[in-house]
Amino acid sequence: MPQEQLQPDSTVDEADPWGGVATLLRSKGLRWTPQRRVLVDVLREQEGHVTATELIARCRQREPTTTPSTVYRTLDVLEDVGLVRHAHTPDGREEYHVLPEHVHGHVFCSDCGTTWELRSETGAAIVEALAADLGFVVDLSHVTIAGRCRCCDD
Amino acid sequence: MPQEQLQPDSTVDEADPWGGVATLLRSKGLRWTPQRRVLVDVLREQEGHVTATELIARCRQREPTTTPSTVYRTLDVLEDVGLVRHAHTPDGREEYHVLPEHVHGHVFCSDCGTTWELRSETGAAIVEALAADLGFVVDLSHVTIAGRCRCCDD
DNA sequence: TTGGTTGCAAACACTTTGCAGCTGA
DNA sequence: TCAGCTGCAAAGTGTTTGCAACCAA
Repeated sequence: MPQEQLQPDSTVDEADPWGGVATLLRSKGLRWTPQRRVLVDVLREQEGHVTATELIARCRQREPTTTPSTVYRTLDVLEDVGLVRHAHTPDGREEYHVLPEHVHGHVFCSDCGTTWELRSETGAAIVEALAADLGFVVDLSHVTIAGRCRCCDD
Repeated sequence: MPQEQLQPDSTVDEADPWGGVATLLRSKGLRWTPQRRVLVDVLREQEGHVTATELIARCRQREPTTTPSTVYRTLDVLEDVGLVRHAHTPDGREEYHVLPEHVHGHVFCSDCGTTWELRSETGAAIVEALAADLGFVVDLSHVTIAGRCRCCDD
């Protein structure tokens, strides 16, 4: 992807998008609180996809007083400012993934439960197929496809 | 509706798969009850994809005494015998579709909420792309892709 | 008769919301 | 100070389960 420009204040630094969250939030009149720090710390070392429930659990590990509602609300905020995105797992849970700059889809093995990322060429193939079929503009970040992975299919 | 009949015992007639449900169930030691008939009647004129919640509503239209638990349980049974399959909508609901003989995926417009069926060539393209990428065997019946349809994308 | 089914109500898991009090800027 | 934020508790989804009564075969 083309490098997008560098930020005066309210943009995300691609190198370490989490580095400036505090500033980013503040620049929008939002607050930087201990609870948000916990969640961001968890997300920062996550770098993949997680369900909201998992995030709550991990936050609670670090900070047992963590409340679900706060996590959900903070995730909303982070999604608003573009730091995470949510999709849905095949079993209907909310799944968040970070660094939406490289938007990607997922595949989910219904046998072992592992989630894999779609390579971008594969994603592109899907996007194209759908554009051709129905003139449909795919939101790749919401794509999760179920099936059986190589290991489980033997 | 056409009179039911036919089939040796535990096979589905592809022409009218619903014709022999009663017999099919009985041949497996299961029962054919008024409640199941209601649901099957609803499904029979459905011929597409519906959420469990919608099915419950439609059953209740015909038969106000319909209970959610019965519908869910009957759907389970019908899935066991191969007459319906379930997938998940992008917003996490259970979605059932009938006639799994022609397995297909879905696309969902996150703007207008409409669900469309994937043409089989499109489905095939996706299956192939994933096989090539990750050696993944896609379960097309569980594929639901979100995006914006032609109408909403203008 | 008898085991599959039903309806009800209660339990579920996950998410959202209202509100009074707290707190970062 | 004072909006934004938090924690709690309660409500809300949609789905599942336990159980006694029921009824199709």
